[in-house]
Amino acid sequence: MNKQILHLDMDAFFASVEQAANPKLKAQPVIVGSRANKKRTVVAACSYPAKAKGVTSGMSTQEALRLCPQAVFIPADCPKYIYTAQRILALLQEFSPQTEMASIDEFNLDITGCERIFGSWENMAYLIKQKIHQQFDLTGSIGIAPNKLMAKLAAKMNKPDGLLIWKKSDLPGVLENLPVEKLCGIGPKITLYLNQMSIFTCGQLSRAEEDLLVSRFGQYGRWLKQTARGEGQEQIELSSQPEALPKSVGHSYTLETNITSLSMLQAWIRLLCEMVALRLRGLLLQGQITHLYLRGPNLNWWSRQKKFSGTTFDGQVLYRRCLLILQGLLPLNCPVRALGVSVSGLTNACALSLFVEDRKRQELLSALDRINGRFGDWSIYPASLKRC
DNA sequence: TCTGGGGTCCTAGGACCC
DNA sequence: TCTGGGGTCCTAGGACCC
Repeated sequence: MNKQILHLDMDAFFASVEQAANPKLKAQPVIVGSRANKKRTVVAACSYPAKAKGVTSGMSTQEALRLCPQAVFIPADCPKYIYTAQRILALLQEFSPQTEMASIDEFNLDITGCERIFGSWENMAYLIKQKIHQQFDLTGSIGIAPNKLMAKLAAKMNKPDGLLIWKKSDLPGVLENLPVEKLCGIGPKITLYLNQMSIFTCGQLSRAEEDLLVSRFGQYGRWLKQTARGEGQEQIELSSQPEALPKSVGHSYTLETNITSLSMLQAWIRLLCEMVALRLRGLLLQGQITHLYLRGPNLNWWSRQKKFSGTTFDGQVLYRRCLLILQGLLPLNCPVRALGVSVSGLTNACALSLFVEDRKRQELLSALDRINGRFGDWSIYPASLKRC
């Protein structure tokens, strides 16, 4: 049986959640910033009145407020958005057990055969939209197509509060004149390369020589051609299944002013190491590969990573590893604008160490986490962090 | 003084082993 | 005496997503 996938893409999700929580913000231009400080921050989401003024996600907040000075600025409250997304997921699971949370504001449902229960896919989609509006005071756009990528495209092409249904036979007509950059997975760089090859539309991409695409883009070239023909993944990765281990856990931070002092840089690295380690312990994970990256005033990144012999979830150990890696990035030939620490090569954290010293350290970390968990993060922290 | 922060996946080149 | 080629691991970095 041919698969049919429903993709739900919530409209201006972060901004809409804020408006639902505070009705005074309804119909107002709302800009949700990635953090509280308006300096060196970008727009995480904005309401449709702000979009109408030219504000887009990813734009610097300063630029957004210049375009739309009357906008209400709200710092992002991620736990609130995650909580709402999980409740939406639970609602969708009542419609189809084959449900996947694709990102914080996107969901995929395998609705193959569901038209027999709901009368039609259209009826099912309207019922979902109605329930979401009733329960959350939110809207979303729905796309229905034979695979996830095409369903997502359909949802995106009819925003906000839209519904678009494509059968397999509709796809060639839809894709023929569609600009390649509209496909999820083709960003600005690839678009530029394709345009240089005189490929502008999905129709042209679908007819391009596969060998040529593979020689230019590697395996990704094959994917490009398949996608342009409307082929894509049908398999839903069930959100009710235990989640796979994340591949990496990290934190990065853009400084309010650039720094040149090595000791200040080390203090910031220490803080990030503690934050990463806290997350690792919260997720019951430990990691072997440490990754340190620095960003200069020209927004260029330098990064170094190293695989160490053992895994860790200890901020102090992580910091020592970062200092070793930092040696490879010295001397700094320009100020540092931002920095990041991440850990990969993750495995589940094992039970208490067999070694007494390690065990004492683990007990100390566990006590720190309990105190911070009870009184708020960073109620207690290493003295070296006072410099940040 | 426009440009955050969380990720994933892929590729290329060098080192090393057999 | 000279030295191929395949496989794997490690690392750096690019591109993309929300």
